[in-house]
Amino acid sequence: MPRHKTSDSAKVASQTRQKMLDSAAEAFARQGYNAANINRISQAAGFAKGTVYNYFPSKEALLLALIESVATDHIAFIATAVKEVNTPQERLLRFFSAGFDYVEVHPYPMQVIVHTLYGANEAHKAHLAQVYQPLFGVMMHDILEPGMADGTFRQMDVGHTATFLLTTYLGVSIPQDEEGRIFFDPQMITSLLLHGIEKEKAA
Amino acid sequence: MPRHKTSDSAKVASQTRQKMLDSAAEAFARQGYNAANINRISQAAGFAKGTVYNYFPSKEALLLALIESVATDHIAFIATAVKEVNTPQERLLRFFSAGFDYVEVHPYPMQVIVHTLYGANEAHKAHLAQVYQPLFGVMMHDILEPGMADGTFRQMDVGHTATFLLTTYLGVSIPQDEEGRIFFDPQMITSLLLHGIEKEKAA
Amino acid sequence: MPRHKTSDSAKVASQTRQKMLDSAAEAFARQGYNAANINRISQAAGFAKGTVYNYFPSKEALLLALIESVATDHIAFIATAVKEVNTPQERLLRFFSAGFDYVEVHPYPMQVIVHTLYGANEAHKAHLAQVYQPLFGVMMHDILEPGMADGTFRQMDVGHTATFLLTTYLGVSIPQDEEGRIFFDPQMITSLLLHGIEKEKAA
Amino acid sequence: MPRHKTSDSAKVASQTRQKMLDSAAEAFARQGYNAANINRISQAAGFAKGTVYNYFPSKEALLLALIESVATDHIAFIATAVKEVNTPQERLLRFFSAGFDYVEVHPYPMQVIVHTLYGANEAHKAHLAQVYQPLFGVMMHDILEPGMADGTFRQMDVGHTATFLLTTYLGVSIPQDEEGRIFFDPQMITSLLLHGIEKEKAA
DNA sequence: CATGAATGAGGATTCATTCAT
DNA sequence: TATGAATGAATCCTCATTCAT
Repeated sequence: MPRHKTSDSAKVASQTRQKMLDSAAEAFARQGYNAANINRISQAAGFAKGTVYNYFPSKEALLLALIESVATDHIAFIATAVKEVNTPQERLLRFFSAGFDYVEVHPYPMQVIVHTLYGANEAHKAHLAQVYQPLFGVMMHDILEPGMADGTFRQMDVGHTATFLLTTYLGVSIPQDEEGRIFFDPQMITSLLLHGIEKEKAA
Repeated sequence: MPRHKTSDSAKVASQTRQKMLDSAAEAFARQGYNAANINRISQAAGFAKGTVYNYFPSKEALLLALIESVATDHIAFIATAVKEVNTPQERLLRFFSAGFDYVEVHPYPMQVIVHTLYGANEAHKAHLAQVYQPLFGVMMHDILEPGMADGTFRQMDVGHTATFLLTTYLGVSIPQDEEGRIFFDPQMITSLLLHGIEKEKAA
Repeated sequence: MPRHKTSDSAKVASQTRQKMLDSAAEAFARQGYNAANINRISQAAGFAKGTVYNYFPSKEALLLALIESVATDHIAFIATAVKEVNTPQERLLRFFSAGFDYVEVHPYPMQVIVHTLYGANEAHKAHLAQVYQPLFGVMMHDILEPGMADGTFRQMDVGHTATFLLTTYLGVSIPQDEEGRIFFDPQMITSLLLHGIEKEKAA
Repeated sequence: MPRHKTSDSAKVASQTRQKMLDSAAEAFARQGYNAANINRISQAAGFAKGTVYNYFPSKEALLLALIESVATDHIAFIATAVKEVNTPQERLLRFFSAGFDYVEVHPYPMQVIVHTLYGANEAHKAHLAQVYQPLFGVMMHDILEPGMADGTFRQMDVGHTATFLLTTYLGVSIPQDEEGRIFFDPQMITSLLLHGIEKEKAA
């Protein structure tokens, strides 16, 4: 069907690119960026070793594209879930429970995010920080600020607190059992973060 | 006097070994384990390329020895500080403030610890978990259990909570400014963890 | 009218082929044969990567075709100019002045010729020698032999002298300023070659 | 003999470096810079493929070091020969005869020089021009200027003429038979350049 | 113990070429 | 005829490791 040629080849190219990203996510997650082999990534995606270079100009560009792709999807998923509920506490719980869900469904991409965030490469970290900026916005403007405005939360430095909570989210997402289930329970984490660990005085 | 000679050379060897560890810490911290160059580590320590192999059988052994050395020092420093005070809350604060102090004084070794903990290499992570086991003991037995026993803390799963708190400690230790100062304040973190972010209800 | 269609498409094909040759000349001149990229040549000519293969079976065939095309044009230009004058000295001057003009008007093709002549590839050099054979004929039969016959030139080995003069022509054509103008003046070169550098003894 | 250790290893290193340069000269001469394989160069020198990198940081650095090494030797050889005689004509003859001798004794290095001079890489050419600058000095200050001062040579632009003569030297050095003998005779070339090709008028 | 020359496996990248559309 | 996705050989370079001195 020649009249479909253009859209077909565009679709094929897009699928190939996605396969490369998926393959890269698994390799970078399992072996780390440096130890992963870009030729094997291409072959694991079902292509010859050079094909990855038809889509990404370098190994580093592949990583950065992966990070960007993951961030977009990840942030949209959490933001959507958060906005389905209205109170700040519910939203915080949603943030963690949707966040944990995302990690469990997409373990490889998220491991890459964590390796990058806590790794040594400053350029990679800078890119990560840039593409994840909107998630800070969700935490600050959709959760913390409304909670402080309606008196649900204490008065806190919004930026620091958001950073702390996102750091905590990623930190607690990492420890997983063999099936990829997260060690922590979002309810427990949310409860800890909402109430602290101190016993309430004379409630 | 051969026995002085012996102890002298032992001392020299020990100093050489320590220089190698220090140099390795900086290199692994700045560039990551894979990207770091073992020949340059040896030269940065003031020795020729091959000398590192007189002290460590392989690059990996050098990393594991570094991790072990750091863990021993790090744990002792925090444990000593924690035991200088008595109430669980004070001890938790001490844990974070001493812990932050340690990170600020030893940024390179701590970056190596974080890279390893959040990195892809399972063998390295297993070794890290093993040598850091005593720090879990401090958190569980010297802080959480006494706090739950005397009614200061809520009843919680000690293992999960300890893991969460240690994870949080490491997570918040990473973001540093250019001078190596930690972004978070131990008081703020401790307060958040003790009281949560929720406003106290009608105390 | 199918026969118009045919001739139209033949013209288009011929234009496409020439565009490829022009693009190849620039690329080979600027980067050398090995470093030049055949896909980029095709794209610089205004076509997609693969199109060059509809006109030339290989990168090497493209180079050889370019050399042949340049030689034909180059030799015709010089031969025509030479034959417009009659004395051997005038013809030698014409050879150099027309030769220099050609180099200035076609800098890329001529750089490819020089790269090939002084390069390492024996097959390319053999092809170059073959297609440039007629230019030796011009120098030998239209300039040197008449000059020796009429007593204008000394008696010399015609083949060696022709080789020397052609070598000199190409050698002095190469040093160019940024605008592509040749460093040497054809009058000066011709004068040097005619009279030598020695002061005439008591004329 | 341990007391010779240092000087021995220095000598070995220097020999290895020279072997690499010799091997590189042959490879670059036979195949050209781009087509030559640096791993094979190392192996042809009698070492494993990586050893070349213990002496030269890159393929390009190897080429530049080779050019520099050749230039130093080449210039010294010609300058010494030139200064053994005194008249400008004898010196010019010496320049060409010694120059041709050098090319015949060192064909590979000289082919590399010619490939570089007439090749496409501007950085390589710039380096070549720099390290060959002293040879211009020999031609200008030891041959042409004395010859013009004592009336042996015509008054000419020294720089242009020196460039022309050096260009001619290199140009005529290239055509060689199978045994590496130069096609031209230095006497003939010198005679041509001294007297030109025109018959002396009424000598 | 210290040295540093030598090794060679491993990996990122380029690019001429093929071919289905 | 034009296209451009796919291929895989080829090559530069890095670096952990060995070992003779």
